[in-house]
Amino acid sequence: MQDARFVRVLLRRPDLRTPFPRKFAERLRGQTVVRVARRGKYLLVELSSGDTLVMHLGMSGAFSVAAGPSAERAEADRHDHVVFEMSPHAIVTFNDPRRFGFMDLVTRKAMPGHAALSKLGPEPLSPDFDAAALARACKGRKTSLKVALLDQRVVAGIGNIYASEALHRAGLSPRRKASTIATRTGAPLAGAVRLTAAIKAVLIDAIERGGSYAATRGHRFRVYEREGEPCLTKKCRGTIKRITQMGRSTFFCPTCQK
DNA sequence: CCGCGGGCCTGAGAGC
DNA sequence: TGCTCTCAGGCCCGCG
Repeated sequence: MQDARFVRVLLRRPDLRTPFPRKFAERLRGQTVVRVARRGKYLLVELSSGDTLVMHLGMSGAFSVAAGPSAERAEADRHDHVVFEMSPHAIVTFNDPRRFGFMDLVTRKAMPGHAALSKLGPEPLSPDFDAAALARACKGRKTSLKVALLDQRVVAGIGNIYASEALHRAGLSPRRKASTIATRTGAPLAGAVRLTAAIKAVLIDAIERGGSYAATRGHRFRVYEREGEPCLTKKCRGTIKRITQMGRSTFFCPTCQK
């Protein structure tokens, strides 16, 4: 991807969740890719111009890459909203049926103050994210542990599946108040230590299995989408339950998650 | 500041 | 077959 050049950018509609910025295609054309990075759920492509292409897949967004010139490309799907024609020959297509994804071009100057990016919590797999950091972020929070994990300011990048998965792995109930894993002084309790380790383990596991949601579809999660099925924790005879928290499904085992 | 509800979109599947 | 309903991996906005 490094040194790849944007030859042509095709927008097949004016917006995703938000409108594309003015002159989006023009500003990309001719730029080369300096670096590809990620922050939380945001994809960042640094360009030779100094701008950063900031992208989010939302719920249903996906990229596909095809080698070869565009002329050889098959008929576009109705949800293929953006096509990047790269040099050397590669066609990168963004498909997103629900259009909850978005793309933006941010200048070097505007990057530090970016509304969404600047509020993100620590990267879960970085050393910055430890039990003390999690405890601090949960301190004083009246909301549930599950909802706290979905808050990208607490820790960046956890979604609805892995919030449930991590809590099961840590043996913590999603219904617990987030503040109960931190002491009043902010020192981490055993729960924070276990949850931090569980989050890291769940993510590493997912990445090793192929990373994406699509790639994990075939494998059985520990609790996600397993309502009514037996708990997989050793020696636990519990049954997975599904509840709704803040309008979103949570799966957990009431027997081994306290 | 926090917590919560609604809205944004389309598609898949269940039930009638 | 077709309608209606619910649910889906995320985030933003406005309210209290």
